Amino acid sequence: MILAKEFYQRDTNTIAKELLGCFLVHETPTGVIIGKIVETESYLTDDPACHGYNLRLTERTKVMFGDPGHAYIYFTYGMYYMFNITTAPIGVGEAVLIRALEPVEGVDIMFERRKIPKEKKNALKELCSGPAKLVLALGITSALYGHNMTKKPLYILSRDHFRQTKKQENNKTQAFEVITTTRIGISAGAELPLRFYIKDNEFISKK
DNA sequence: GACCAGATTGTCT
DNA sequence: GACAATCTGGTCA
Repeated sequence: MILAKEFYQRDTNTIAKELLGCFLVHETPTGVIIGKIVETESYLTDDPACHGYNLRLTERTKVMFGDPGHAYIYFTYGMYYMFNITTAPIGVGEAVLIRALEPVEGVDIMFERRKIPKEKKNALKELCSGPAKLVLALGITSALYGHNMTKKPLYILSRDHFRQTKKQENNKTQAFEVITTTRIGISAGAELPLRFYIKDNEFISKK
């Protein structure tokens, strides 16, 4: 089932942790693409690395201060987009950054979008092992800025969504340990333990 | 495997 | 005018 609005109306760190193992779905004209979330980061309102820090309300950050459960997509380094989901009540600028996915469905489309030859060693692991990569692989663009994450074409399915349809082997991947550590690629607030990922998962961006 | 520079543009000071 | 929640491809070992 699609995660409801209520899911996002809670503590940001709780949401970041519970998003691990859930499925990010993008229904595109060329096909449905699904990836399991294996790595996230929290960005809090009292955190200097957060764009919503110190009530910095601008054209770019305004969705962060709006309703929770919406897509906050923004551009950085001159060529990459990052995909976040807003959390916290109206007026509080917090979000969860999706850092890595494990490809589940629409893998062919991902390869095409990322322009990686399938024969390449570890090609599957490279598809979504980083925030900029997964945005490319899923075909997410700035057009989805502010999109409501409880609605099509972009939404998130609960952890148990595939439990009944897939085989027993999935049981192995359902139980997992969450590792908490420091974030990546930032200078301010770099020491805060706000990054979460699934232990021993091969698809995270970095060990 | 580890380290480093380059790409390239929106956003804020 | 400086910087950025990154990735890739290069070098050197």
